Amino acid sequence: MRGLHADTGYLLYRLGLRSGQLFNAFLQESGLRLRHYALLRFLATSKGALQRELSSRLGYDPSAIVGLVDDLEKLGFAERRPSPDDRRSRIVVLTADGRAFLRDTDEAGLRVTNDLLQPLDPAERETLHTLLQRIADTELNS
Amino acid sequence: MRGLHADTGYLLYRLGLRSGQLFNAFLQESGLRLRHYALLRFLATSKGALQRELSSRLGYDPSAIVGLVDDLEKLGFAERRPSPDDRRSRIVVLTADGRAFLRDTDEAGLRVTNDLLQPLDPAERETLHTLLQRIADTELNS
DNA sequence: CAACAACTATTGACGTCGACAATTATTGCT
DNA sequence: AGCAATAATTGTCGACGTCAATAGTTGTTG
Repeated sequence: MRGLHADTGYLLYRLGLRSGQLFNAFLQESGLRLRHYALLRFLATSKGALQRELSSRLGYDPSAIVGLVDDLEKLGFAERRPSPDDRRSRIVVLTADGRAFLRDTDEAGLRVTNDLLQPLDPAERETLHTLLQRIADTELNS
Repeated sequence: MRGLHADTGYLLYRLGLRSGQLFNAFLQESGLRLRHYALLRFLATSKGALQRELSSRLGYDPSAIVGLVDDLEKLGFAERRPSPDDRRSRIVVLTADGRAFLRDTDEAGLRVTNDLLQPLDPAERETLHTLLQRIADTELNS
């Protein structure tokens, strides 16, 4: 009978949980959660996105996006702007404060990942990242 | 500004979620969830375990173990037996039905992981597994 | 051009999950 | 004998994922 850790899929599941825990611990003092942080990071690369784009790219349900953007607006890290083309849509953009927050926490975020990958040397980390990226590219079609 | 997928920790988080989703989808028809399956798989390698062992090895809270074992008992896949040494403890063992269930679903479980790792060739899968295993060994101290 | 299908954001409901405190029964310590 | 520590259990709370339903808007097409 195969053991649990013989299964790469299960390992991914377990380490994914652990990674999320570490991220949330680091974000705790800022009052955000991993989901907010992911959304901010995505906005930082996109110059504004429709909520439905955020939903499909981040993999969260549209109804979840609503609350996340609400929270970020309250903190002044993001804004909803009306779309000129389509009055149904709102365009979510990063504010200057949001960008500053990302800049200030960037280093701490890197430390979380470094912590997790501690047992691997730099070349191995690169390899791991490349392999995961390949899976993510086809699996999350991003 | 770094993109989302520039961060290995975040990639792990996302792919871990995806892996869990795939596992749960495969388990749906059996009425179990990933947590039950993990517990069963662990029992299959252990010849009986105290619930507190299950808790520490699987990383679930002791209070979560209670419900999981309840469910598995209802399905006849596991049993609680009194511990001869310590009347506080119960020893959880796999039943014949539980073992049969694992045997019947083993192939489907492998297919889930194969599905996820599709973009990687066999050598790459082996590399990925080894790297993840190294992280898991130090991070989940198992 | 009027009716209808499709889409965007939003709200609400429901079950699951993870983390924690509290309780009961039992054991170990001293 | 008394008290701290432990195993299992129950209950609670917030976060989370999924799904259904709605309002407002756009696109289509008969």
